[in-house]
Amino acid sequence: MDLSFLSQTMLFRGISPEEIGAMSSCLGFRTVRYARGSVIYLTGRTNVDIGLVLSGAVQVESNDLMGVKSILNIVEPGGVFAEAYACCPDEPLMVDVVALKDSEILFLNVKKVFHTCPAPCGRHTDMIRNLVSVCSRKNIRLSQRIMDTSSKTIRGRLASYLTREVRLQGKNEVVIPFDRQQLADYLGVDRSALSKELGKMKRDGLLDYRKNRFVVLTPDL
Amino acid sequence: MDLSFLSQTMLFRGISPEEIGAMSSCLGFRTVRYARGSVIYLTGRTNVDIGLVLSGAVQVESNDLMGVKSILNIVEPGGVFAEAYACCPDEPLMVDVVALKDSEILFLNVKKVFHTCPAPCGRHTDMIRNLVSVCSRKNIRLSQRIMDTSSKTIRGRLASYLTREVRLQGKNEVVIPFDRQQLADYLGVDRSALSKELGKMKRDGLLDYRKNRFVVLTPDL
DNA sequence: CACCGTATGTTGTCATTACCACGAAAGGGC
DNA sequence: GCCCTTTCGTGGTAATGACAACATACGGTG
Repeated sequence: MDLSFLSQTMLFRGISPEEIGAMSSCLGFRTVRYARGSVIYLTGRTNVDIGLVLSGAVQVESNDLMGVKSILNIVEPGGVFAEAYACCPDEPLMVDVVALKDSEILFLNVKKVFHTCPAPCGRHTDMIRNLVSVCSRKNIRLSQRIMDTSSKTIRGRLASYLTREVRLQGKNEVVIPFDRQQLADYLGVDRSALSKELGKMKRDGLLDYRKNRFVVLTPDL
Repeated sequence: MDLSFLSQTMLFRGISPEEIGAMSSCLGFRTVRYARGSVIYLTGRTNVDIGLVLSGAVQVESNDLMGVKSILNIVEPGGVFAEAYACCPDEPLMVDVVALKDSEILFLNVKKVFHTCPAPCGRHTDMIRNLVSVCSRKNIRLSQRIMDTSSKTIRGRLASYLTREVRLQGKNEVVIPFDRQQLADYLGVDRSALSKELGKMKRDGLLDYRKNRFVVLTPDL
């Protein structure tokens, strides 16, 4: 296990590789490999462990009864998933987690993280603090997505999303981490309808774009 | 200050009133009264404190550039708000918080919560643990709302929301905490369109309802 | 009871968008 | 270069829901 990689993740931030090594036994580290496409967690499961992506990538998705899929999150190496459910043992998992690529996952038992044991592994409190950070950040992301999809028009949703990106990146020109289909999924609209609306907005002189590089021409769309 | 009330809140769960009293100085308790309608936090603020509603009620809302408001959360006594932003000092507040009624708010500085000091006030770790619980639960709520609004039809959104409520409450008959307007806001649809669709679903024999009491007649709508 | 305000259901019109199908453009890999 | 796959834009059609305006029902108050 690459402890120096771990110590650079959000969850272990501020904890040295040596300290992580010392904690590994009392945290009950468990590493599992998953082939691309295989299911890591299935809706309905309870008592899940926190998952930390060591390599590969996983996707958190909600699969409707009618088979309609909506992607809630894609987690890359260093990121964690299912931490909220792991912390709320009474809430059954409402999402599926699948491996997007061949992946290696480190599982951590929350109870063991919470149970601060005396002496040598004295960094539990730091981990819990880090857990708060991770949860909070995810919280803000989720709120942002809700705001970005609260408008009833595609244009409004784009405006909400793009203006924030402009403010965040501090330039009129922003590079977004989505292709069209992913952007459409994120905003909860149809891809072709999105393309159409983008074309209109370009014609209206509101913005310009090429691929995933956007230039916002009016401050507030 | 009513310490026994505090000790029943999620944030102070497991901490006795006496212990809370002992911590109050090192946590930097700060109580502020707000008149109904007054603004507690405004978009853009940074370095906010966690807010805990002692009495009254507050509303967390996102105010669009075009003046479109969307309600993200209503917090009742015992509940907390802005905890995610408080834990992510670098993220500027993207929402407004206003008092729905005359309210009394207890503010807690996150840095002081995080800074575990030695000896007498030894319950910091418990508070941080509680903070994780609170964040996690809010996290799950937000995810659920995203899933409930991911369908493109009103019927699909209702199905998503109601089937979960049925599963949670364990009966076909569920009482929801919303009136029609609030349900429409939650699902991100127009109220009259919602009424229309509910009528259709009743005619289709999928469900029955009176006011905020719903009976789901088919397992999966 | 008459009055008021609020909550809810109904109707009809129109804008928006989902959906389907297609073609153009843009990468890889050989 | 050529094929193959993926991504992206366009056009047309039908469905859906937003919006406005009104009707009805309910609860409280004088």
